[in-house]
Amino acid sequence: MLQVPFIREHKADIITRLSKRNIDATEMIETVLKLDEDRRGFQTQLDNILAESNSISKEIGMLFKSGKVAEANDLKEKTGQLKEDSKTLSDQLNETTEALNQLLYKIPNVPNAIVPAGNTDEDNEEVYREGDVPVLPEGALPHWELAKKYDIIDFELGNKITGAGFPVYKGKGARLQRALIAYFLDKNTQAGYTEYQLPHLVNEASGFGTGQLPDKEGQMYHVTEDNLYLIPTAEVPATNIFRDEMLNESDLPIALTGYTPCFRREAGSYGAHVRGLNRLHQFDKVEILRVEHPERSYQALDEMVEHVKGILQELKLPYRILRLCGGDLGFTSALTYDFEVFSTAQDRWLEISSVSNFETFQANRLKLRFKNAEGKKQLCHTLNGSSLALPRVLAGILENYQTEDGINIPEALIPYTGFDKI
RNA sequence: GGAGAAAUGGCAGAGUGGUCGAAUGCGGCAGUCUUGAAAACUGUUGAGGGUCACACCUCCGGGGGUUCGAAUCCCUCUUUCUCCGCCA
Repeated sequence: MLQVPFIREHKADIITRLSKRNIDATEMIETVLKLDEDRRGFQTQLDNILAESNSISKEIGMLFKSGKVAEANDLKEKTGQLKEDSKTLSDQLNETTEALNQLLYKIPNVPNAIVPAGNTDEDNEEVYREGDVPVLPEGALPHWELAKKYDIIDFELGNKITGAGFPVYKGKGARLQRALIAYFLDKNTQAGYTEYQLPHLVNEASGFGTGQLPDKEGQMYHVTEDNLYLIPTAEVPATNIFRDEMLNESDLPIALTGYTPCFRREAGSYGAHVRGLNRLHQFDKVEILRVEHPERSYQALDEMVEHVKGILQELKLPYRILRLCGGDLGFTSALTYDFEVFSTAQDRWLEISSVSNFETFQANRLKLRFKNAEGKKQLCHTLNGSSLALPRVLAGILENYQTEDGINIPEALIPYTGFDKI
């Protein structure tokens, strides 16, 4: 969420930049400022009343001590009205604060100046493209056909055990999954990211900390018995490591990586777009996350983009990088780069990574701060990205590396798979 | 799952109704001493709101209550520890 003082000082600029998301925030911003003013007014009044009753209480204590019981009892009478007033005011204060917060939760992050205007993914700006699209043999198959042909992923079995969107990986398919996870984690730790193993279920406070709650509750599987949620991405447990933390400037930057399965309910879409591995309820992902000094965060974003590029180049997959337009930008992000790998057999691009700078948007909600050189408290910047999401990378490998007599394994992965062909 | 104990500042740990935002120790920071460092000594050191700055308000695991007044009493939730049971 945005910080109120920031809104107060940059009102016009914020409205202009939010318009890139195709929203007119004028009214929301004005209401925020009004509610904040009310809030402070109630707070001041309440403080004054509390100050008065505190001093009366002290006086009563003194009178009792010196044996002046009658005078003390007289004073007690006076507190009745104060109590009533403070009750009324604290109710008003709570209501106003609540209304203010509810509104703040609804305002998305302010896009960075270089975010292109636009409504849909059509308007995203391609900033980079690399890798040759292979010329596939006659009769090249989409990955779900390949999965069946070589018996490495069984979608029907997943249906039987759980339901649609929970594939079962078998034999070399399972091994390839494991190889990819190990390979990604190795690449990340070599680049300085500390490896973490994180919980796959999180509590309400964590869901709230990263913004899945209260609004996007439906995206997560909810274990009602214990009021826990299955994570939709490692971002949730990883970012919540830092909830309510006060770091030292020397702790920054922090870089970590973790592999987790991800669980998404995402109802809605049907057909070719959700076919095979394209969209699942459970999938594997290796995530990278950074906590940065505000002055360094965009440099960090570039480093993360370069890092993901390096992995895709080593896997020799054709990919492109998009700078997301305002309309496609995630709620919490100020600037996002999406990586897409080309699915030759499907003749379409598949998103495999999304790298974002959230600036202080998450940190404000999380209360993630550091003490700067002058000893002042300042919000950190947070960033994260996938490196990488497994199913679509797998789809890309299967489709782009298929030959008439089997699927080749990218050279970089062979030490991890122990075989070079499926 | 059953029985019991506990939750206080960066950490350890006092505090059972008023002058307690909280003793003391450790740690941190600044200074004295020293060629420098260590030791010793002196001072300083929680968070949030509010103010030009003060004042002032809130916070002793979370929530609610009793009282003129709560870290302290009551209810409730959560977490941790010990013992028993179960278990990879």
